[in-house]
Amino acid sequence: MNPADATTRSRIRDAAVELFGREGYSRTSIRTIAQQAGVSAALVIHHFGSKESLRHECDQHIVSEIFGRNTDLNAQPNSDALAATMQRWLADIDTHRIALDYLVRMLTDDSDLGNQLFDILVTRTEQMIADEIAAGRMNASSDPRMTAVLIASQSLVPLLLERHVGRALGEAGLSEQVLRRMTIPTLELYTHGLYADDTMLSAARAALTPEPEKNAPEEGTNQ
Amino acid sequence: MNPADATTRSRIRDAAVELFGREGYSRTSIRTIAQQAGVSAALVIHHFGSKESLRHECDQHIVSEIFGRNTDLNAQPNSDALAATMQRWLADIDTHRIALDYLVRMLTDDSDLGNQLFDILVTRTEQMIADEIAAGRMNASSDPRMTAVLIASQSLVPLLLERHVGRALGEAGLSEQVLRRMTIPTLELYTHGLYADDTMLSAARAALTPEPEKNAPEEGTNQ
DNA sequence: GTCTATATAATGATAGAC
DNA sequence: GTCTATCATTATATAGAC
Repeated sequence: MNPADATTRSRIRDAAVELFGREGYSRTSIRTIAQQAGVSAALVIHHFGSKESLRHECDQHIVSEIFGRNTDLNAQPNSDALAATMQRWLADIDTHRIALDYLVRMLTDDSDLGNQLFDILVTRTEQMIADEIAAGRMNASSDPRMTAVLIASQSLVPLLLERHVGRALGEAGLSEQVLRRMTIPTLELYTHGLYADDTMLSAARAALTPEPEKNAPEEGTNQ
Repeated sequence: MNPADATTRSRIRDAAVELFGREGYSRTSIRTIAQQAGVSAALVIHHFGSKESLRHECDQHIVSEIFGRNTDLNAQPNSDALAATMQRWLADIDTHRIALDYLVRMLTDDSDLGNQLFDILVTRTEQMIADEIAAGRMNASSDPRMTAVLIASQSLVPLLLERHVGRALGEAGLSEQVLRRMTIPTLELYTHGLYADDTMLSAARAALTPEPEKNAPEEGTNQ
């Protein structure tokens, strides 16, 4: 696993992961990757065929770091792995910055595997919330799917806006310190909400209900 | 304002805004911009000097669409304009998709004006929350700055993850319908929170407090 | 202001020696 | 497996005619 004794092929791939993640795919040239890996540009092509194939192998490498060798995301049995890995990576962000940067690119640039990762995250979040609701630890929602999408999306915010979040707090990026400082306010929001009463929610419900009919209030709703 | 009778210069800029926003800066060539504007590549350079200058002018154009002619963001008197414009653009997303896509690129690709926009959004959010707390309509937070960063960031999520959010709900992007469907679950979260009780929050507070001294509980805290 | 033609540099990819 | 040398393409940018 040490960069020095890795195979040349994996050294090239690691260099690509780092540069694609940090600079983006189109801004990274094969020559730069070769230089970072300490080889010639021709050898990069020799091993991977094309820049696009190299990219796909980088995608799969990151996915396999999340899910282990079982790379077929459609037949993924334990979608827990994604959330668990992300939590583990964030907990030691300096060590895993490269993988996290690459993950952001997968979600940002249009990538098949990135799409599948997001879908898995949403599905897993939806299951988790349903379990927690059943156990009485979370509040029910009027639209569980959408709530899962929102929670999953919001969990990615620190990553996607890393640079801005850090800067807005006077730091240069998403340090461990910033993440720690984020914990309590996040839980405060998720525990007591932002609004002090139901005014906004009730108003929105009234505005979005086509006919204010005299039905009984909906069941299973976050009231 | 009609694309047909606009000046050539502004037609080129509009073409660049659209392509930079949709494809990204580095994936867009001057030739493509010229083609879209119906001119030669040389004319693009003639008008703007370089691709990078063109980009900067696109940035400023979007900023001026938000704030009006007062383009100096540091001396911006009414930072309300940003939140208001974003709300207006989102309300009629099909009309403003191009500007919104470009805005996402400004926040995603490293851009000075994008940084300033995010900082303004956070500052404005912080003021707004403080006002609402004073009026008794929002809950106080133990870390107002961080809470503002979180709320501001989360308001950008639908834009940043547009493609994923749409797909996870069975649509192709961020339609008006998806945005409408998002309203109630978002307000539910912001009104009642996700967690049914204080277990997680209390646990986190206990874990992050260095010394569990017998002080009085902190003041001004979301309890 | 607008074009064609071109300079110059960088890129992805190939050929072939070792 | 690895390199050097090179090709073919594309990129940004310039020169100069109209």
